[in-house]
Amino acid sequence: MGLFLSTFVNKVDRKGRVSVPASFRATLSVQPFQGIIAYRSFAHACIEGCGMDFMERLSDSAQNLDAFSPEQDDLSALIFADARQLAWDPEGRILLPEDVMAHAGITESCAFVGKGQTFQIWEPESYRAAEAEIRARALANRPTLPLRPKAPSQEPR
Amino acid sequence: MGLFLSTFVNKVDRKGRVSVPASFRATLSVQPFQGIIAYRSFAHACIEGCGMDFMERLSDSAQNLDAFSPEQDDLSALIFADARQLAWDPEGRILLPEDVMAHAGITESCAFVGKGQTFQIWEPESYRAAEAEIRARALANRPTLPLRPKAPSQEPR
DNA sequence: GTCAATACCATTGACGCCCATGATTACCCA
DNA sequence: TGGGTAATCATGGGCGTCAATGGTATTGAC
Repeated sequence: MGLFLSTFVNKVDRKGRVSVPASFRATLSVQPFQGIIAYRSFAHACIEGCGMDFMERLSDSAQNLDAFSPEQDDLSALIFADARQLAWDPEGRILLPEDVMAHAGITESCAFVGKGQTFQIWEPESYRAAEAEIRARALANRPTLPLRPKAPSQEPR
Repeated sequence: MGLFLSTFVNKVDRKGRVSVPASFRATLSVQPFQGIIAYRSFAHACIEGCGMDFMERLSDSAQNLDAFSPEQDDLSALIFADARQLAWDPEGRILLPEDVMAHAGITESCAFVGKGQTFQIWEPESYRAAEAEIRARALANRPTLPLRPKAPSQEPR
């Protein structure tokens, strides 16, 4: 189906293992690497997650920046240098590294939050708070999104 | 047929299951995912419903925003993070999650309200009230909709 | 040898699938 | 045109399966 949707809260066991939601695994199942890519968010206290395909798209996009520009440098450090490939075990669980859990404040459970093309991993309470804030903002200032026209069924010539 | 039209009130059984109206299922039948996508409206006490194709359009549209922009963040949280994929069973029923029912105040029955490309799910009494309000507004201030010219029917040569 | 990572197994609880029933609608044929 | 019949749809309940979770064993690295 291709999108990461919904939010799932799963438990982290004593070893630091956590089940990746089955629907997320299904989304990633088309990919060669059987696991997720995770890096620490530089905007929130959470972990960014995605598939390898999205990493490659990021890499392609980053090429639009100058090869040796400071922006490109920073982006690489923030994302590519920090990204870990977390393969899941036969039961669909990944092992969350220590520093990653610490960055998000995760202890005994975590929330997988779908963001469409990507997803995030939060400490459940932190996410609840962040979401409430966003909803409050949305009520005050209703967000809009200009819908792109439906993709034509026949390809352009 | 391709559009969600009319309003249907169906019962919610003890397990939280409810039949998706047959005509809505027919509209969605062309899609790969056999079910609906539902997320809590951030403007009304109701549930927004659509097909996976509409979600993908939203995702495409959101990509026009910057990958790391705050707007993209908020919108994703409100929609993608809250969207649930509700597959229907062989009888055409979906299982309404607890918090979703709570958000709309749904208990023993719910109204499927066609909105064209999408639809909404309401607690029947709440919808009756909301509809009355909308009609009252329309009387006071007649809405307009500039019609787009009919799309040419000839296929591309 | 110790520790950590990973594979293997076992449990349970939610959810999906199956069958049955009733009611309404659409259809067919006299 | 009316009656009868078949099909579709909404609804209710029982049961099996799979995902999530916890624990144990095995393997490999330092």
